[in-house]
Amino acid sequence: MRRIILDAARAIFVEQGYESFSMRKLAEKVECSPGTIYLHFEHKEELFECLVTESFGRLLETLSELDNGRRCDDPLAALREGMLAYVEFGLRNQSDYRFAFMLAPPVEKRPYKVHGSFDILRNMVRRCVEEKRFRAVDVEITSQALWASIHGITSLLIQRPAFPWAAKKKLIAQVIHTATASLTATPDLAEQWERRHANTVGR
Amino acid sequence: MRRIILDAARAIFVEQGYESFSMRKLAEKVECSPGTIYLHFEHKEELFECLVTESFGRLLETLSELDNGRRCDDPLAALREGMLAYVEFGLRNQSDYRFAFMLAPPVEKRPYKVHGSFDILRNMVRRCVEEKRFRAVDVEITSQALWASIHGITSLLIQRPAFPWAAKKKLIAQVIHTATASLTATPDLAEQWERRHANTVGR
Amino acid sequence: MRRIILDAARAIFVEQGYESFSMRKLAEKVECSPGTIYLHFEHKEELFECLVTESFGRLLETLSELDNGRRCDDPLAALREGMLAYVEFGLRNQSDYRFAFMLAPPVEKRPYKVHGSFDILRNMVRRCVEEKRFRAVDVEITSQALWASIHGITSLLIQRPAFPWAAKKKLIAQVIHTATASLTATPDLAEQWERRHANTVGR
Amino acid sequence: MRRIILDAARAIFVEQGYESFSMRKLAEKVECSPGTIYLHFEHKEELFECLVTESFGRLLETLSELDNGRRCDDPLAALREGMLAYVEFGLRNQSDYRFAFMLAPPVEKRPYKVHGSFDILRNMVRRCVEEKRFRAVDVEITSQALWASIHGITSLLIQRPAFPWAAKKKLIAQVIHTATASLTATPDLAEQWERRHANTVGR
DNA sequence: AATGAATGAGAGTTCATTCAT
DNA sequence: GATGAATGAACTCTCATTCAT
Repeated sequence: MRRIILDAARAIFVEQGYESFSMRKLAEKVECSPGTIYLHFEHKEELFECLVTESFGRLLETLSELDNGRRCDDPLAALREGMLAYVEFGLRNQSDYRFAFMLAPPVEKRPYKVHGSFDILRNMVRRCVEEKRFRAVDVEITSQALWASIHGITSLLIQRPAFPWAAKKKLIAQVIHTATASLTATPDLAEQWERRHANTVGR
Repeated sequence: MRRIILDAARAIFVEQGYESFSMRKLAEKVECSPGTIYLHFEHKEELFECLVTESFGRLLETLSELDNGRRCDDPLAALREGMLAYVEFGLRNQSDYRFAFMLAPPVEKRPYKVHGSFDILRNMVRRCVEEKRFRAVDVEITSQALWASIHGITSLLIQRPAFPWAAKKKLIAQVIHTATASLTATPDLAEQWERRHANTVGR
Repeated sequence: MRRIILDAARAIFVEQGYESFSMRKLAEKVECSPGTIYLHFEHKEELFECLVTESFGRLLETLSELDNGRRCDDPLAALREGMLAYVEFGLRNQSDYRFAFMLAPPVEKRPYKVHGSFDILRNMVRRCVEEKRFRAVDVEITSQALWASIHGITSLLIQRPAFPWAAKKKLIAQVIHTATASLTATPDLAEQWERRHANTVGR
Repeated sequence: MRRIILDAARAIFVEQGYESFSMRKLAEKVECSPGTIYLHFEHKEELFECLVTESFGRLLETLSELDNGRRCDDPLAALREGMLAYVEFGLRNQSDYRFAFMLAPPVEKRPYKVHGSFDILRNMVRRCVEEKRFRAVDVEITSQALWASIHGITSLLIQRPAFPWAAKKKLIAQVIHTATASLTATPDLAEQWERRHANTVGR
């Protein structure tokens, strides 16, 4: 019911862009009358919000699974994996990512629940600091800066598929690496740490 | 003529948002009949393209001034200043930036001339490598990665004004710094360089 | 069942106005499905007709109580009280009155049973003539004229609540008085009558 | 342009009732596209208001012509003629009268310019008092009461054409007469006045 | 170079009503 | 006796666009 409509809606948004989405087209795609949609969603907006929430939810789920699975590892490695997962999620679920972060809601009504996903990122950063893998950086600013980096590469890759991108994997890896590299404790320490845990880290 | 129309269009976008732009409203703002606009632009789309091109042009101008002027001859400083200029341009001319990089072209019709601005960025990166301020990194990948970072922070700040951002200046600075810091030649060298040019750098 | 629906319908009319009534809203108010209503009423129209009939019924009841009760045996006083009751009924039950007399039936389908109420009015007038409280006026015309007066004040007060009406009670009283005053037998007689019955009239 | 639309609109309102009027039907009747109407009227409401204003205007015109033409006559005769003119206007221009006084505006937004016409009525009443044709009655209340009477008969005749009305002319005359008769100065005086002016009064 | 009137399609939304369950 | 899901037509209104003048 709702499911079918939501999926069709998402498809239209993806295929035709936010602009040219219309309840009418949706109804046509679902093969029902326009009125029917209004049995399940009050407005266009509610429908849209549903999709956004859903997309945030999926990202959050992906990230928190990762977060839970990895509790004991090197926090820096965990962070980097988290960032990678974020980018990969975005590229694999472009419609979700678009909904969550790239579709300009006419006016940003409420501060969307970016927070969930962002909280995970911040926790990862905090652990890096607490466990001395990072210098004593400002956790909040650092988290936001890291978010910016991975959002940047994700959104550009999604939005400019025709741009002559370098090898995407390398590119993503480099973004993640450089964004975090300079935050680490003195190289010696970092390397020591790495050496020390070399056998533990599963990667 | 065209000028007036374009400016009015841009103003509408800024004031009322992209969504609620319409040729009718544009005509009203210009104080002419809707038909008149069609004497100067074939479609709505042509008008849009004009705006986008213009936006790219402005950004390009800003950046190349910076590049040509070589206001500082440390290439790394130049790069960082360029990145900062990019972000600031985006924040100051949000409608331009939206047009250039954030509005999803339903199908990316022609690979917009992102290239101009990007070329300058790449030049700056290349200089950093040539003049040994950077390690021997891959210029292309590095440039793209840097672009990702600054696009990330720019677009997020534009699109999520309600998010509880940390001090914006610091945040931007941190993004730029961390994105470039780990690319520098061995710290010793970098510091030497800096010390050596300490009196030259005008800033 | 029907009762509940009818009451809810009436309530909606009173609260939201005739225009914005809809079967859907009715169903919502009754807390049943729209379909349910159709078990009790064939169409919207049937429902309306029910309401109208009911309204007439209530008015009729009010008036005939007054007529039968003959609470005062001066027929003129009875008439005036009847007229007052009519106006007051209209003002108290505006939705009923609207239904009964003010909603333009697109085509006046059946000559609504205005007759009931009007008959009572005519009876009252006839008694006034028979008992010499009125001159030998034409009963039919007079009744209709009186009806016009009280309908006039009732409907205006309902429909133009924003008009700067004088003290409503006085106004109504004046309408009723002047409409009947000039019909009375020679003033002397009238006054005599009044004097004679002064102690009888309970009011 | 506007004229054509307004006329068509009025026709629809009259033929099909207020309820079932729609911009679509209007466009169809005018043989133009729905959009065209919006070139001339902003909303449905504006159109409606135009019609109402127009109707008030016509009534006012009719009444004030009468008022101007008669300045020197017996003020009571003038008043009665004015009232008659009012009723006749209503019956002859039923659509105007409906618009002006009987169509329930969804919510009575502003106190419609009933005032114009009402002012004339009040002036007539005042003159009756000033020139001793009426007893020293309250001008405001009296005017309102008289308005009620003539509105009553007018609206009933319009809205209940199927009712078995008595001879309409007589009925109207009786309403007007009885509504004013009891307000006159002592019969003797009134008769004297009439006798005195017998030759002047053109009726 | 410019306009004003027009258009036809389409927007979001609500309606009275039906009918299998 | 009642429901919930559905429908198709209708609603008001806005749009990009055209074209005779």
